[in-house]
Amino acid sequence: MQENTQAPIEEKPSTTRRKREKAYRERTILDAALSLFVEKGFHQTSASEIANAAEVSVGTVYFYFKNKETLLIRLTEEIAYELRKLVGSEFSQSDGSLDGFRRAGISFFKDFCIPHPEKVTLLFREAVGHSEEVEKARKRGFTQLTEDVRKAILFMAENMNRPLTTPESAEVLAVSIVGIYERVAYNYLFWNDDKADILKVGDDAVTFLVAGVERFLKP
Amino acid sequence: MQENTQAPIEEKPSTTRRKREKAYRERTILDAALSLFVEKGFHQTSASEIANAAEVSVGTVYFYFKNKETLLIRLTEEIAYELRKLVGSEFSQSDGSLDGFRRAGISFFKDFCIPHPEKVTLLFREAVGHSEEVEKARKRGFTQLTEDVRKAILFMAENMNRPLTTPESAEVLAVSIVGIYERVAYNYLFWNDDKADILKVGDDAVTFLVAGVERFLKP
Amino acid sequence: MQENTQAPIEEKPSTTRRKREKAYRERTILDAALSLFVEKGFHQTSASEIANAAEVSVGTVYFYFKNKETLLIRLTEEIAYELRKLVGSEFSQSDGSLDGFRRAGISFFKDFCIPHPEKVTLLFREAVGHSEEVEKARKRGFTQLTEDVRKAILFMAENMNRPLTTPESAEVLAVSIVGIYERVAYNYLFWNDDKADILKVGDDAVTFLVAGVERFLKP
Amino acid sequence: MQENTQAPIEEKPSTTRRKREKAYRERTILDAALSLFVEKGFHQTSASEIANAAEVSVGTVYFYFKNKETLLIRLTEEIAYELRKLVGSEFSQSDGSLDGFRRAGISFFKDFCIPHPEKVTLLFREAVGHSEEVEKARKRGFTQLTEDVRKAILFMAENMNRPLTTPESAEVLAVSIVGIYERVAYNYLFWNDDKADILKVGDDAVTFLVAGVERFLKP
DNA sequence: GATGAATGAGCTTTCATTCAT
DNA sequence: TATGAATGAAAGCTCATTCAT
Repeated sequence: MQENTQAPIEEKPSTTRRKREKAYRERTILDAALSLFVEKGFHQTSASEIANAAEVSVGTVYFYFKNKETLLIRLTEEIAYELRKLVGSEFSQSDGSLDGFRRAGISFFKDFCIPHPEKVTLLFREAVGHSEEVEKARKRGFTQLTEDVRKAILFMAENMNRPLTTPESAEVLAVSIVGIYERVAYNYLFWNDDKADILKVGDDAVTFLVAGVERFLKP
Repeated sequence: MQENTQAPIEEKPSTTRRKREKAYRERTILDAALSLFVEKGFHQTSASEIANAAEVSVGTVYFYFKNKETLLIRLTEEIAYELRKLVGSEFSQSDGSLDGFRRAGISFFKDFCIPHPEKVTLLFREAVGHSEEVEKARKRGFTQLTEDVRKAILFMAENMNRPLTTPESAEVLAVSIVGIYERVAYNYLFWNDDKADILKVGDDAVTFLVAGVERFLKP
Repeated sequence: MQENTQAPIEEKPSTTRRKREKAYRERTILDAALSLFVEKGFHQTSASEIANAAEVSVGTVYFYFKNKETLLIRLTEEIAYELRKLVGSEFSQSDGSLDGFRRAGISFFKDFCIPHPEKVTLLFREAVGHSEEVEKARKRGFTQLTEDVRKAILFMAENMNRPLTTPESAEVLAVSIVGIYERVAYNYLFWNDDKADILKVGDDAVTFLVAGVERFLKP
Repeated sequence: MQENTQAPIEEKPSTTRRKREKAYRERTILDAALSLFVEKGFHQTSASEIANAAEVSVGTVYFYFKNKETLLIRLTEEIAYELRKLVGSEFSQSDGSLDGFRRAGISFFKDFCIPHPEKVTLLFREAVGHSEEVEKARKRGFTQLTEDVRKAILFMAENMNRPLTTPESAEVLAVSIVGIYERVAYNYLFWNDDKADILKVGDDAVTFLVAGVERFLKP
């Protein structure tokens, strides 16, 4: 009688294992795809290359992902999400001052660009302009990130008791800030070998943008 | 008597006409390619579609351009050059004040983005991440543009007698500024239908960046 | 009990069947290619014609063979090998006399040219002068064949106790003999419809070359 | 009155010049084609490459020759003719002895292969198996050459008063001899770098074939 | 779930040939 | 005669995707 009342929500252990394995396969394939897309470019990477790199068959790749585009979309979404989480957590730890703002910026370079250059490459280069669907995912990611930044500006303004001169400008500032991060990363990560100074450079960029933001705060 | 001794170097008229026609064909093909690349994407555009749009045969496309990639490179170079020329001429007309700086920025939105959205699309979206060669052309274009901006900052600083606190920072500022322009254009041109306010938005972006630059000038 | 410990290395039956089928497909494609190359010429045969003739898709042709050239190389190698095997086995059955030499020659016409004219065509006509790689394969085949003949000459000389007057001449003799076979076959197989007398003609050719060889044997 | 009675058969000087120039152009184009066909292969050589090498326009090439194939045919015919002339003249200078036979063979190597390897390449490699028409030209050339050799054998036999045991065999002998020359040249000219010894080798080949022929002469 | 052989549409590119000038 | 821009058919080849096993 009570046998099956115990854990009606719990899955059978084998199901759990299956899910775990499934997730693991998916991960392996995504990782292989990320590496290859970044290394050779999306169009130059064939499905069977991904399969090889992931040590599965082509069929398996298509069992887990509808098509190649889906892989790119998934990666784009994942990475955009990761970036938001990082920046967001930095903000949430901040005290709502301009200084918290600084820290979030620095963190982008230190904790995202430096350890995960391949993710930067995918988001800022490989996912650009490939198809409607990919662009949609990219837009979503950037829009949300921008929105986060916008809210952070407003929160900070309120917290400092220095309201924005024109509150509707918060969005442009956010967009600009994202633009700065994007291009600075691109320039100093891909186009300059001198990767050492990205932190120094990032610091200047942050100083620059903080000053820009301040310009929009009432005294 | 001496009339016809004047210009012995001149080509035969027919040669001149040929050259003109050749240049015209090239232009037609480039324009067709630009339209299609922007509308459907580089990879989704086939050589024969370009030929059709330009009202020539496929063979002719390949007679004028080594391959499809070359078309993209040529377009990238042309547009990057145009952009530099525009921004440069704006600067050169300026008085070396922060205000001149403003005007150049505004001009980017008013005289480039609004009248030539397709060029913006190509430079900021379609030319991204397609191949080594295309990327090289894009890098060259951006690097030169950044360099122009950097010099403009230094010139302005000197002219205003307010040297940069850290002169080597001029480059990061330039990179950041280019990043702002890029993303603001992208956001409000492609991702927002509300194209009306790009000027208002551009104005805010310029205000933002000018304040950022000022932060680096000695008082 | 121990019955199934015996053959743990054996493959699954399905794997065996797959391999068999794969080999069969390859064969079908090679055969189709041979027919077409001989009938229309290598350059006049398109990949899709081969596919049609083999009743597979173009993709399948390229799944089995890297490119069209590879097909020609494979055929060249196969046929050259077959020819060597035939001539070789004839020699090995011989008693090391001039007569054994005769028999090998006759066999070339009777057991190779007559039943497989298409193979002769490929080796002597279609595989000539198409590309570096094909030429390499052809050279390899001819060189080995020539080498076989050279050794046969030396073996026979030793066996008959009539050493060569100039042992280093064995190579030229071998080359000459191969040349005779080649051109006689070509002439009377392709250029003369009168295929009936190729055996009579072959007989004369063999008589001719045996006399030539004898000239180089010490009395 | 008498003006035009003078030289009714003679052409106008300008016409003569024209013909000379025309022949010269043709020559230039043929030479360019020969070089390229031999160097890169017939199919790998484009009409415009030939035009470039000949320093004329593509149109001019097509003005002088119906198509690319015609060039190959013309070259094949020319070279085959040249070869016949050389061998023929050697025979005609001979005294109708086996020794004259020897000299003709040696001459092939010394006066044809060594100074004109590119002609050997064209005749024995590039003109093989390209199209019905080219093959016809090649067949014609070889048939005539073979016929020359056949006649030479018969002439010699008669002259030496040692008739052929089987007169109809003269043809096979001729074919065989041509085969020897062909393959020996091919082997030692294209497949062996050691070009120095082609004369030594040629000498052996001639000894070989002379012995072969002798076998068919009544004592 | 996993495999990998098979498909075939579709792409880029070449090049022999023509023809207006 | 000579030119070379223009043509467009045709070829080789790739690769995302499917599906029988």
